[in-house]
Amino acid sequence: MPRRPSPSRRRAPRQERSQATCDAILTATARVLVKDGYEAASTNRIAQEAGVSVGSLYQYFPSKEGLVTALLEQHRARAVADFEAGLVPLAGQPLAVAMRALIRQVIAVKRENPRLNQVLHELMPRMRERGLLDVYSQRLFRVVRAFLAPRFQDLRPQNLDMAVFILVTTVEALCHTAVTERPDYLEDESFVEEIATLALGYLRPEPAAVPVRRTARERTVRM
Amino acid sequence: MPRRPSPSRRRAPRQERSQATCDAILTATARVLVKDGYEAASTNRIAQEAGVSVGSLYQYFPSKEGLVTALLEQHRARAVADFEAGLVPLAGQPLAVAMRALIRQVIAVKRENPRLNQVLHELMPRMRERGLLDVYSQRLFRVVRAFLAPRFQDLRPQNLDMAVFILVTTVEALCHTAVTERPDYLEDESFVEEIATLALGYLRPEPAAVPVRRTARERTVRM
Amino acid sequence: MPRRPSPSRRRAPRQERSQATCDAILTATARVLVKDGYEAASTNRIAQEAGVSVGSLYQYFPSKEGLVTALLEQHRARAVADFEAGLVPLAGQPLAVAMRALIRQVIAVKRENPRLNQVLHELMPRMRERGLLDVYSQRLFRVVRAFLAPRFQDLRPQNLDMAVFILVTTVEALCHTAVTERPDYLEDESFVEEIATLALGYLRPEPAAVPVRRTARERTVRM
Amino acid sequence: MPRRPSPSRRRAPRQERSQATCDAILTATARVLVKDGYEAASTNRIAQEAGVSVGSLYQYFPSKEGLVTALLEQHRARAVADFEAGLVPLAGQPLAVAMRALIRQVIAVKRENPRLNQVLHELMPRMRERGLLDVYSQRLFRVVRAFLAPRFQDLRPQNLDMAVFILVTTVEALCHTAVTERPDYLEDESFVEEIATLALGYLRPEPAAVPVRRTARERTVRM
DNA sequence: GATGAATGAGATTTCATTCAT
DNA sequence: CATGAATGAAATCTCATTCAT
Repeated sequence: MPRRPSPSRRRAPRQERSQATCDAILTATARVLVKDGYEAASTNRIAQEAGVSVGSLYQYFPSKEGLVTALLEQHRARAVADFEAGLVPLAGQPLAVAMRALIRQVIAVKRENPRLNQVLHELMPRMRERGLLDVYSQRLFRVVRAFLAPRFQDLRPQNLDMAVFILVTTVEALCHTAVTERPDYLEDESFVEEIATLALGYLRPEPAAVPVRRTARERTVRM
Repeated sequence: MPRRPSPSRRRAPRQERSQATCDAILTATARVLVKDGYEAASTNRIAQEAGVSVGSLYQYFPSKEGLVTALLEQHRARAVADFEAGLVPLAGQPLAVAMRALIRQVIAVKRENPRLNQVLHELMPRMRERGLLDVYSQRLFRVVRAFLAPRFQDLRPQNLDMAVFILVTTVEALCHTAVTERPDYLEDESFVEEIATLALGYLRPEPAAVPVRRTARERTVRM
Repeated sequence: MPRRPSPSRRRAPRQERSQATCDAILTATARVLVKDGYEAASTNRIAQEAGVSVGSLYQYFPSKEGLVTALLEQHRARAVADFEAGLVPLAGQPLAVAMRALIRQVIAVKRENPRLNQVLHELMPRMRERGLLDVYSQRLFRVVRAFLAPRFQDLRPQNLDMAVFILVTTVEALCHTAVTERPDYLEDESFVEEIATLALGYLRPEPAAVPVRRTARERTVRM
Repeated sequence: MPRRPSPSRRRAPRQERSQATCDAILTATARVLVKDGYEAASTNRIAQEAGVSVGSLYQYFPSKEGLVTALLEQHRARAVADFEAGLVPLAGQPLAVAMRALIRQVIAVKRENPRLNQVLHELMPRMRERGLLDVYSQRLFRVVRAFLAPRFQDLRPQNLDMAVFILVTTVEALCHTAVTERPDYLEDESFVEEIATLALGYLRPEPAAVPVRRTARERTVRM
């Protein structure tokens, strides 16, 4: 089932050989991007790394930008799909359990190929300007929304959309920033715990924002 | 007091006129960056916009990257300084009050010149790779840490550094992402309230993830 | 009767199907040439337009240039043949009648597919450089020469070859240039009349260009 | 007095050095065009021939096409100016005298650098498509029109514009085609005479298309 | 110091042509 | 014969940077 043409694709590979070439180019792009970064990654270099000629590259991708967008799309698509898949078995779980599982999954994904994640993450705004690729962000948003919606009446926030925005943005940012700035946190189980606390505290019905003095006996911080 | 030379500066302007030229160039850089983006911003274009020759530009800045880094540093330096200044009158305030004030300030800064903030934000990783500019992140971190430290014994988190990392990252990400993706939230007072709830809920000693009775009949909200 | 191979042909199509393919390619070439111009017309594009693969194109034509030359030859061959055919019934006609008929025919041909005529016309010098295709110019020349020769003793010019050159060049240029620059003239019957006057005035025995008083009493025509 | 920017110019040279560079590039373009033709003439090759870098070329000309157009414009401007200058002393002359002088001048110009004339001539349609350069054709037209207008009442044609179109097109085509196909004619004084006869015969008041007796013996030349 | 003309390596992209399937 | 994926030389053009004036 060949993909249909898009701003990031030129010709859909029809034969096996083409598909292989196409894949090789995308893989090579990831490698070169990781090694050299976006600016320094030239299409000739990528083609060479893929073991094909530049001509072949331009047969399947309309431009350097298109090529990178295609990779980014592939990446995002997988990420979102994985996330969705990860959500399925959590449907019946308590929120606290599900939340921890999801955070662990996000961290796992980020750790898989941190450098590539990094580079692609930085590329996103550029691609977004071209008007591409928000599909995946939206889909992620919808998935989380669907997950939260049935439980929402029992939770504190009033505005479901805003709550989803806040949760998705927060968890994503924490995991992502940790990769770059505090890789040690990624190994630290308490990091997951803290993010979970943050998210669950935000959702739970008790008034959260009121600074309350502890009393002497009020020691129990159970989470 | 002329700045000392750095990887982002070539020579320190000694005379007033030089300082003016230097500023003109930085201002022009910001304008061009906003208008054309980083890639399309050429040094010739910037020099023209600043009303000086390329030669002059290279008298003060060693390279395009240095120029942009200088702008970024200036920007970050101001942002951190402003933040620090904003913190001073909040020293004695309850956390809930201070938190809301700080969130409002962060949003205010982001809204001032969203496009420039955006562009510079995207440039940060690139500059970070050159090993520059983490000074300001660190300083911001220390400032927040110093603000939180005295109250920390009364708060839930055990790891002060991690808590600071989480708070700074979260608030920054939410405000920043809102600029791009949900500018409507920036006008919405409840957005501030939600962020405050998120942050304060994270800090307060109460158990956060514990099922709470809602009614007498023990309607458990599973989280 | 298959054509023999030439610098513009690779192999002679033997079967009907081949002939059809060959024609389809030539037709497609004309279409693409008209639509995109010579530079922008790529062989892949032409093959696609013809509904065949590039490979097939190169089976019949040795190169892009060969392909275009073949089209040009076909075109010129037809034009000259048509012209020749048009001349036959004019054999016995008075020169003035024949001339007008011929001019009308030339205009008619040019108007048929002005854009294609235009493009091919511009391509001629390029092809001429490769030493091809003068055959048709020469043949046209001979045809006109043969038409004029029997009446030449009654006409003014002394040098038949030069007269033919002048007539052919003039009529061709006027009709061709009119297509591009003054298409309105093509609809204008007086345009035909003027060209006829030009040509016939050139041929007729009366001294035309002598700005000399003919007789003492003659009304001097200052030219 | 620097030229103002146009589709064929990028930056106006302000210093002497620039002007020299600019001229060198145009001269080199002519040389390379003559040697290699338009297609084969690469901008790198031209820059090299001019003894400057490609960068300099693109500082003054926005594209290969712009460069060639600039050369073409320069060439046409000179040709038209020369033609105009040549016309001045002919103002009071009888038409027949002026016509011969003008034809000789056109031929002289064409012979000067036949190959360059050839190449530029072939390039004209391409440039015309970009909407450039008809200024000179129009100016030539107006000049000839102005020359003919005062005498027009004594001449045969009714439509001055059409007459000018016909004369200009015819003379230009004959001279031009002769360069390529019959260079021997350019040396032949009778060729000038024939063109003059053609043109003057077209203009003179006598009915041209009427059968005229040649001798007393009544050998009617039917035209 | 200031100027801006000059540099030229190098990036992206095209397209005529080949040849394995 | 047909196909169309693959090739890769080469073309156009940009832009950070230098340096003579």
